[in-house]
Amino acid sequence: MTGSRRRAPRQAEAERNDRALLQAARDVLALEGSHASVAAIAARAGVGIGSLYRRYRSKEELFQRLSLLSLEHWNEAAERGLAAADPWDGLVGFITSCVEFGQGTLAPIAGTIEITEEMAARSAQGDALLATLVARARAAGVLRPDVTAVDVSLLIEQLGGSPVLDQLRRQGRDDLIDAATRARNRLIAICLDGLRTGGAVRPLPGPAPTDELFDERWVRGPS
Amino acid sequence: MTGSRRRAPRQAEAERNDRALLQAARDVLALEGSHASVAAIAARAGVGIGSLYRRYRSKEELFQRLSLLSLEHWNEAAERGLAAADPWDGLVGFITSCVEFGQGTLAPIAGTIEITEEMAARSAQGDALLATLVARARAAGVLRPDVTAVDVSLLIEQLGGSPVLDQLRRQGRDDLIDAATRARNRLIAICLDGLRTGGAVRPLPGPAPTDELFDERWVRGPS
DNA sequence: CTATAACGGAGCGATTTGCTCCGCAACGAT
DNA sequence: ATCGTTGCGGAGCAAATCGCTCCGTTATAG
Repeated sequence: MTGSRRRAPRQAEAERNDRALLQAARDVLALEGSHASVAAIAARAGVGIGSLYRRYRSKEELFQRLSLLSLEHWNEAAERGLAAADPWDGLVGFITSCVEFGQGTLAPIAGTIEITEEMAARSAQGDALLATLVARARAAGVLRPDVTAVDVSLLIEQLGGSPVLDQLRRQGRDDLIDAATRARNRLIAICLDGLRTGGAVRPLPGPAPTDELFDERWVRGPS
Repeated sequence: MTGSRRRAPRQAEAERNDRALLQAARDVLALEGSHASVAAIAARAGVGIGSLYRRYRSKEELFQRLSLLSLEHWNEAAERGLAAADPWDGLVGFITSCVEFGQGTLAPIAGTIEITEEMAARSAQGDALLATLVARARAAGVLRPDVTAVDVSLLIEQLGGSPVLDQLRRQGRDDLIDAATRARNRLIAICLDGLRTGGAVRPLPGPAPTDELFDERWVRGPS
């Protein structure tokens, strides 16, 4: 009591669990949408419900944390993009980083959680960073002049989710996830080519997606 | 009894209700995702639950009908595209028609309903039509040669949903829906430019989206 | 070994779900 | 008007699911 406190016996495990919980929450949100349950999140993290509620006082607090981390990732990606020597590479790096991080998976909980002051601050910061990034690319003449920061923001949100990937995961078709990921990267490349001036088209990455993927869409193909 | 049957007294109302139910189901699915309830669908259609269950034996049957209609729309759009004189215009018309019809809103129920034989047949038919459409555009030299039918199919699915629009509707910000719709049309235009050969970039449609929209994303901007 | 921080998950009350059932209303024929 | 028919709406049911609390158990630093 006077000075020497004990160390937490299982502190390392607690930190690992926290990271697992955050990732599991992202996964389950992408998988089940807005009605992702705390039970599902805890189960996917390989953690008891009790552990979740020791770390976060409520489901909302967990989602707030998730949102904040997402905003911070946005800002870090934007700063990396600004640090890049080439304006176009910087913009592309930012967009792909945000899309791959899965900003879009948070869309279903958008209106359901209260916005903290810290989140609002980070959000404003991110808006400013993106504006700078876009302005720099446009000034360099590599971004088509009629594309605005808002366009880019909406593009990221649109590409952030992946209905095909989500459905494959839901169905447990883990064997096709790599192929679907590569296929989505091609879509991103198409959009990026659409953003360039003069249409300096780069070849799409990787091999064309196979019909295998074709047959696993929301309506399965013929028998 | 022998020959003259009565006419159904309220048959016209029944047909109107059926159309309302189908549209309401699409809306609610976009709005609430996979856990859209029959009660919500009936309420949005301005119809009692009983009427829904007289028309469809179960929730699944309603969703099956919805999927079938969506497949039929796909096929009709593809046929219109093939009927167009210009291969590029035909492809663009098909893609925009499918995206605007909101094929993507059915993604959440993808794995949850059983696929009927009729659905599978229509799906196969749609696959063939799309392949023809893509082949024609590529042969005409207007579609970049590394883009496949699968790419186009995935692109439609990716653009089919609209996280921004859905959230605005959820929050009742009807005043911003027009602006958001126009903004999404710009995204579609960007993707289409990315699909063209040689990058014959067309100016983006309409005025650039305002910051108003910017502030209403999943995390609201600063106060 | 002991003390203690973190663990897992059974179980609670509240809510929501898909669906049935039945009294009522609106129409065409008489 | 009257009657027969058909579709209407929504109260209500059993079952499932939800967020969350509580407490006996387990693992580790000292």
